[in-house]
Amino acid sequence: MLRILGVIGDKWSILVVGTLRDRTLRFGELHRAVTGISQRMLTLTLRQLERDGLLTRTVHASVPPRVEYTLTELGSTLLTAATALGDWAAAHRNEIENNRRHYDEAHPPRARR
Amino acid sequence: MLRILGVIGDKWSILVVGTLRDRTLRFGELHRAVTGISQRMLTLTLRQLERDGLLTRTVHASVPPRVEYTLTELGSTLLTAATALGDWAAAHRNEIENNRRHYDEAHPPRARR
DNA sequence: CGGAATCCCGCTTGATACTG
DNA sequence: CAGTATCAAGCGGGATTCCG
Repeated sequence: MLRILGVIGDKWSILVVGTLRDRTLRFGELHRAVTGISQRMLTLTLRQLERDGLLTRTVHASVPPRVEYTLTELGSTLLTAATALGDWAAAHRNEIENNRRHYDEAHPPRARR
Repeated sequence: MLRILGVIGDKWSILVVGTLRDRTLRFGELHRAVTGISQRMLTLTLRQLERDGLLTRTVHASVPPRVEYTLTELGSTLLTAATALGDWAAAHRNEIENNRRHYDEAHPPRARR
């Protein structure tokens, strides 16, 4: 079970899958769309997702090379399930941030003695 | 958003929350219930969850000390959302493992040259 | 353009020992 | 029992370079 949920344990995976929600994208487009991801991590993430069958990788033999990534049916179903968590996060964002503030006020960092 | 989803990005968090689904547990009980977690990580995880308001920490002044952890209402709602993902993982577990096998067969590890 | 390979630093985590 | 403190190690991941 953990091996499966590892799919989403990696934060980049959900972001990449989410970015491909309703359109096929090239490597470079994904790189620009998913802000903050390095080329290395994008490559590794895409390999994982392809291996799991969540997306397909299509190479068009041309110059310059053109590689497109498209969400599979399976990938779409994951997105549906993950959306529940995304909605939860959005709905409780303020509440959680308030909780953190209160906690931090009540539990100040240990002072130097 | 990422700061919020970080709640579940840490694999121990979901396991701990899930373990507290329907019962209050003491530190030691959690330690035994969540197999593989170190004392250190359990402590850190519990602090995070408490800070976010997903569970409450109750100290009973007695000898020996007795500290109980209980899921909050907020924690329960997270569990509900997370369950959607858990169900997805369970439902597609075989499919994904098949995909991985096929991928690994088609993409053997690079041989030494 | 889309990667693969290498180097390497830092953060996370485990192991261990100590304490209220 | 339920932690905290400390240290060392492993590896995740960024930066860089090179290739088809």
